[in-house]
Amino acid sequence: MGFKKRRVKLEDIARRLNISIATVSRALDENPRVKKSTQEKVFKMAKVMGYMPNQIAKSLSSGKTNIIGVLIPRYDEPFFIEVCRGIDQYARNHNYKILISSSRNSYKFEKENLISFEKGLVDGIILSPTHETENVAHLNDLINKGMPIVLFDNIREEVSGADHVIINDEKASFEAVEFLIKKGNKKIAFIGGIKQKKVFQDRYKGYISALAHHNIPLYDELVLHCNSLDREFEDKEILNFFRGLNISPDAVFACTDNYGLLTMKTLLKIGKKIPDEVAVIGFGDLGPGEIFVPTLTCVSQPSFEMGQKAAELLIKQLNESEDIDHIKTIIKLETKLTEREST
Amino acid sequence: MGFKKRRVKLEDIARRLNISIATVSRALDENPRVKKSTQEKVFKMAKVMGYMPNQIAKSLSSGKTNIIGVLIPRYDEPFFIEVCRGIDQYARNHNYKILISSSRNSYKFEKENLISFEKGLVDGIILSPTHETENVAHLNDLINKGMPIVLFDNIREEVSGADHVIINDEKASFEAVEFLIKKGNKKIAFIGGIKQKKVFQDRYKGYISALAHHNIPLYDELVLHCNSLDREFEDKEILNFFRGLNISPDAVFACTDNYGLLTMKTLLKIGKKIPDEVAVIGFGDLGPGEIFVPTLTCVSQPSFEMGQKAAELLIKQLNESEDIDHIKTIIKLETKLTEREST
DNA sequence: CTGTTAGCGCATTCAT
DNA sequence: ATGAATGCGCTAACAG
Repeated sequence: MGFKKRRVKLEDIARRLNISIATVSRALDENPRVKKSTQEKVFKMAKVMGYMPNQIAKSLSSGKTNIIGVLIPRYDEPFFIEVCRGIDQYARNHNYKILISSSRNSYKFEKENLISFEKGLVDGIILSPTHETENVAHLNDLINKGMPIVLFDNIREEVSGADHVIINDEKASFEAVEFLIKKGNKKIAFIGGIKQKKVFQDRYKGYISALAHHNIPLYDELVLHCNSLDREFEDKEILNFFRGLNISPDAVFACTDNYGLLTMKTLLKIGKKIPDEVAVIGFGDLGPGEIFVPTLTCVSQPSFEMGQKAAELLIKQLNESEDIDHIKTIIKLETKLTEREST
Repeated sequence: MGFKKRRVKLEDIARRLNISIATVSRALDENPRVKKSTQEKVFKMAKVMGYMPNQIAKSLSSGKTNIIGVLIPRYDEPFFIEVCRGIDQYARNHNYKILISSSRNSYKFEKENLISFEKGLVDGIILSPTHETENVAHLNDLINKGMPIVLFDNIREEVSGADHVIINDEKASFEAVEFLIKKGNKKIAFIGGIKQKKVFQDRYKGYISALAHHNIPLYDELVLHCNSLDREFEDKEILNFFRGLNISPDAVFACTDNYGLLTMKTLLKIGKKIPDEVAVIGFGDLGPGEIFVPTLTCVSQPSFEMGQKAAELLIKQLNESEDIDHIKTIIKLETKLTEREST
């Protein structure tokens, strides 16, 4: 499509060679049932005539598009881009393309996008639910209609019938905070994201339990749940938070790399030395943390691998027999703490 | 597709209502030629039965997919992601979806991806050529076959028949360097990217001519063309560059934000004060520069807008009559210098 | 080994 | 206002 001029099709080749369309189709498919010499003739003619198969017609006929739909909450979050890269790599190696859409942090758009996927453009879907996504009826609907789905990252409610790729956010946070505690810190601040988001809830739990486990007091004042969905405001939110504190933290556990960086920036601005006066840990490990001065210690999340695994699970589903019920798989990937200069 | 279970189709609705497929089709299209009451019956039944149109069948029949193919050199470059966001926004508002692929900085993959687009999945293509793309025969081929194409960013050779969205790299660089000169700097270093890339060539030209125009000597030693395509190595390349210098620069013009940040990091590491001892300017203005301490002065490139404009031009082409020759459009967007703490 | 035929699901032209 | 028939380009079942 998108071709204003008439395209060469199987029929044209068939007519020129005085053979049937079916034979041409088979020949191009390298079907062993067609004579070698015919196959060669066909290939040569196809090349001469500049034949290019019509993917749409193929899809309609075969019932599959070889496209994976990917739905992420936003583009401007390196984590999601990394996951997409992982998906893309695996998909490409298995003859699939990916169609990425953004739900722009909105449940409404998430549903809209899924409907658009449901129209048959994609063979399956990889999805990271938005923070607004409270129930999963829309996903169950799709699954019941036979659409293979893999979820990753922010799964508030398990969806039976969909595979999941996740990390143990609570454990990762626990370890990060424990690391700070073992370094001798006692007034540890927490910078989280929107409360509705499962991953942030879990990271908060990990923080709480690490403190409790080590008998370190929890100061409500030292806890911030950023509400901004916008880069611009996060900045101010964090600055105001630190400016308003009565207790001076000796360490900060931030729930994303970006929060970690903004924290460092703010601390430097108000004259703190990192890590001497305040240690900082981020979450993600997505590049920028390595450039900052000082470099940011953080929980390394295997983003790229999450994508690969998600794609692997989805493609496995796509190859499953139609009438066997899918057995749900949950892959939990390991995180690790990457120590750099900020601690 | 991707639906293992049987889907409801027009025929099913038709049968249930004892009317023809054509009428159902027209009704759902809100064609005024069908009786209001019939239309309502059809809509109701479609809803009850959970009808979802098959996009593939529609595309085959209509000859258009309403998908725009986007081909960028790499995903992990915020600039390209910003452009994609811009494309996506405009496209979405005009009922198009986008299919993003990466050529991974390779001419070979660029061609492969274009072939995959040519198979009819997309109505048109927005492309940023790789640094390896020396000639544009493959693009001319596609255009001759009737595929609408819009190029952006790195256009080494003009392609007649394709629209272009660019900035004036040379002018932007000239102004940035001139800015440094007017601040009194005389030993200005240049950190560029791979020499084969047109945008870097142009930014180098701007640098050269600003120096010449103001009678500032050009020290070859102060010029670095980074060869790394990999984030990991850029770091070392820049560190080694500054460590090896005999002349101590009082300013640095970096061709990307990332180079600018790495430059600042390196300078801080070797004990320089920014901007007092060395001023630094980056190019792009894509976020991280605002977080770093000090924040990075840079040439602001309208990335998002580039995407919007590219999509606008493409969709305009898609709506052009088939037999009128396309008149090539070149949109040159304005850049501006955003002054921050590093200068 | 090759040809004929019948779909895939929808849009559309031509009748009525 | 509605229906019947044809085509979009390709695949696959069946026949020979």
